[in-house]
Amino acid sequence: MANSIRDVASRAQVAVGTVSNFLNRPDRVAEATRKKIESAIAELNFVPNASARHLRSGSSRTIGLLVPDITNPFFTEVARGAGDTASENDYTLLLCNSDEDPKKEERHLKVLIEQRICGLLITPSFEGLAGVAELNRRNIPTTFIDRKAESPEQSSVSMDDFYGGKSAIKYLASLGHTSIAWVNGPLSIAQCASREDGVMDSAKEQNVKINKFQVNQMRSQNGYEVAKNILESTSQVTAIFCANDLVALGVLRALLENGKKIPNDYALIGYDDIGFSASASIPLTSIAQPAYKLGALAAQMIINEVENGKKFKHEQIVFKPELVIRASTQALRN
Amino acid sequence: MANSIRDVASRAQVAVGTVSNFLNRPDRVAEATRKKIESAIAELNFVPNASARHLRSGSSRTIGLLVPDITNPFFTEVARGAGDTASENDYTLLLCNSDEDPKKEERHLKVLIEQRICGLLITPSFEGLAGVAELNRRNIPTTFIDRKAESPEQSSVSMDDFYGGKSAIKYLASLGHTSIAWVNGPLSIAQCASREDGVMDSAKEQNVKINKFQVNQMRSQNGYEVAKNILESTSQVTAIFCANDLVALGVLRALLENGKKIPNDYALIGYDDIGFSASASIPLTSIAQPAYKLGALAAQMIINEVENGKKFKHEQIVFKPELVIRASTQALRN
DNA sequence: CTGCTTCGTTGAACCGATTCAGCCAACGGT
DNA sequence: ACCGTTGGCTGAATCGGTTCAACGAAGCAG
Repeated sequence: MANSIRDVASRAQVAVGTVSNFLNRPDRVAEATRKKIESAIAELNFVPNASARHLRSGSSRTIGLLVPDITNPFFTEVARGAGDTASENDYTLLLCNSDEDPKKEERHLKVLIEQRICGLLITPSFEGLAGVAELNRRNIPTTFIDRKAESPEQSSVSMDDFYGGKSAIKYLASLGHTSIAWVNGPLSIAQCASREDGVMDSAKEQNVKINKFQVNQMRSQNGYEVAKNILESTSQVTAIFCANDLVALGVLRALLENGKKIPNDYALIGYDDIGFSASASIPLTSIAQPAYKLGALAAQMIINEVENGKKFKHEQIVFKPELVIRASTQALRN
Repeated sequence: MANSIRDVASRAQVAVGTVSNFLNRPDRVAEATRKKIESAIAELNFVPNASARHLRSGSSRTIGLLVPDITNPFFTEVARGAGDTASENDYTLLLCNSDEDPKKEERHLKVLIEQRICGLLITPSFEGLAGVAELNRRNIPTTFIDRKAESPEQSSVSMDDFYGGKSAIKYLASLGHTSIAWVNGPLSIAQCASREDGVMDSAKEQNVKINKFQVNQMRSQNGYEVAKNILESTSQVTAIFCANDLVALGVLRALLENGKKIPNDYALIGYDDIGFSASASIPLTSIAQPAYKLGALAAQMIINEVENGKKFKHEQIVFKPELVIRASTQALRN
């Protein structure tokens, strides 16, 4: 049932080396021989064994992708992008989800090392990951996604979060809003910190007042809960900017339940522009991040690095996010 | 850098076979020897090579999961369930997304065969998949997810779609609705067909009138578009049942844009109970499917089959979906 | 003291590919 | 006729684990 290259060779009356050449460098095989091998493969239903190939050749053509939350549509899109690019280049993508749990993350990293992945794509969810250091020690190329690499020795594909935070506030200010609630996630997440810097920077420029709120996890339920605080807060904000769409959707639900009108009573902006935001009952204005492109590009970069070895030069690519205006925001009316 | 079992053996002053035993059957190794090997492994930073292991042992401890749409939160949950169970049992999950594209599906199947996966979990999106037949020919255990296996020779973990369709209509009838719009996907999808059977069966029982509508893809945008037809239709329906939550969310958006009140003007029910439904601006009543559990159980079943070989008996497990009542439905008032 | 287990260990063979030095024709140039 | 090149092919060695027959030592019964 499981045929080997030797079965093919004997059936086609050629040497095993020739079959291997046919598989990997068909141009070195004469036309007649090629045909014999082709039909032998077809008759035997032969499919090469990836393990054997990897073992001998040393390179696994497998790249790992480790995301913190597969449930978040943003990462789903990243995975699609990386997966498609990997497929197109005949690489296999091994997708791992850590559920924001450091233990699971470490475990996945260990499995990835066992699999001898030739490259890793990762969106680290915490600082100082022991596992990533381990990868480094083993010289496994690593590219950060949605997080800028600190050292010029590492590649990354990330977003300009400072700019994103800034442009949301700038836009709200242009609509006449002067008192804005800013709902952020943990500052330990690099993206959140940068967005906050952008928010505060723009607030100063535009002479706008910011009211900070905080959620522990960036999920819908947390947004729903924090909305109460916003409603009860003494300062009368007229706009709300959330650090991610899931949180914004939670806030939206809470506001509507309290009889508020969006965008009349509150302008609302999210971040990420996940698919559900466009089709939310009040389509959400958001800061769009090209998640698919992020994944696709990161995969392409790691493949380049794997194939070009030392002469590859590391890059830190930073995209500018884009404001997408929908129904959840409008000019302030007095 | 890449240390082998032989390096460990020489460092620990034992034979390679002993190191292998330590790795796989530690109980057969004496305490003193165990310690020597342990420290040798730690000093050398040794991690076994999965390819070599698979090659020799013949079994890959890798199971493939092929889903039609990684973008759908339902499948994301299935993947989480399967992934967690695989991890717990020291298996590796190889997640592939076909994007409902038969070509991608075939390509992924080929890669999975190259990887010599020991088992496959799949939600087929079309009939008569050539690739799956190929898997069968190679005796690779296959378990269907969310789709009942036809033959008793195959395992499946699926949902009772007939019951699901039926219970939605029954519930709406109990609220007093007598004219209901039913928005279904393509009947070529087995799940859609069964749900429709349930709908029609219950309609007869409850003496309710069903107005059929159809979408080509079960995505939000399609629901949004079909809603216009519902609004323009001459028959005055008071409730709408959609074949999945994404479609229902699209319908919801369209209705609200047209000034309709939910649930006052229309009761609305979805299917799947994805996370976004609970936090939609009008939380959606839905037919809940335990996606995580589906994935976890399917993984467990395939692992059992792999480990117990011939004496394993195939099962077709069918869960009953559950009605989850939220704000999008209420009793009809005249 | 002998024979029989049991326990722990050994190391060569093997899994199925790739690699590479080496071989044989065929061909062209002189 | 001879030599150098080139294109195509060969097959043994190899990658890093697992497997398994065989072996020595220790323990125990008679």
